[in-house]
Amino acid sequence: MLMTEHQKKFDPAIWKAVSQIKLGRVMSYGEVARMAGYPRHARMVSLAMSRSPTLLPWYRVVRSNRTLAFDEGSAAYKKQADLLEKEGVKIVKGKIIPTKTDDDTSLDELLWGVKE
DNA sequence: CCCTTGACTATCT
DNA sequence: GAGATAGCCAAGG
Repeated sequence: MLMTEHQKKFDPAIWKAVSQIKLGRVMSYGEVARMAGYPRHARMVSLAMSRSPTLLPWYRVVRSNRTLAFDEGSAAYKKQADLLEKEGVKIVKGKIIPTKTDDDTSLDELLWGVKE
């Protein structure tokens, strides 16, 4: 793959971290940065995403508050939301609903406030 | 080298 | 919960 010098420097670790996000789960830019060995480089991750290969599951990377990084209504937002929901990630009012793999709260409880 | 930008984040009103 | 503010740091003009 063709890449510039600066990409050689930081992109591989970031791409690797993103590719390791489990299906149906999401990770924030800051978390990806930390996992890649670059704490406080959330913005660099976003830059890396913008020029990442299309095969990378970039759509599993969201903001720290679990909202998508694009403006709601934008084409990019819709595409990401669609890809995520295709993996079973629920999005309500622009916010990602934590799944059972993220914590111990059941989906029913989150959606309907029902406890078993 | 200085300044602006940005798919970011944490904190305070 | 919505704005404003201040850190953050590489990239590009």
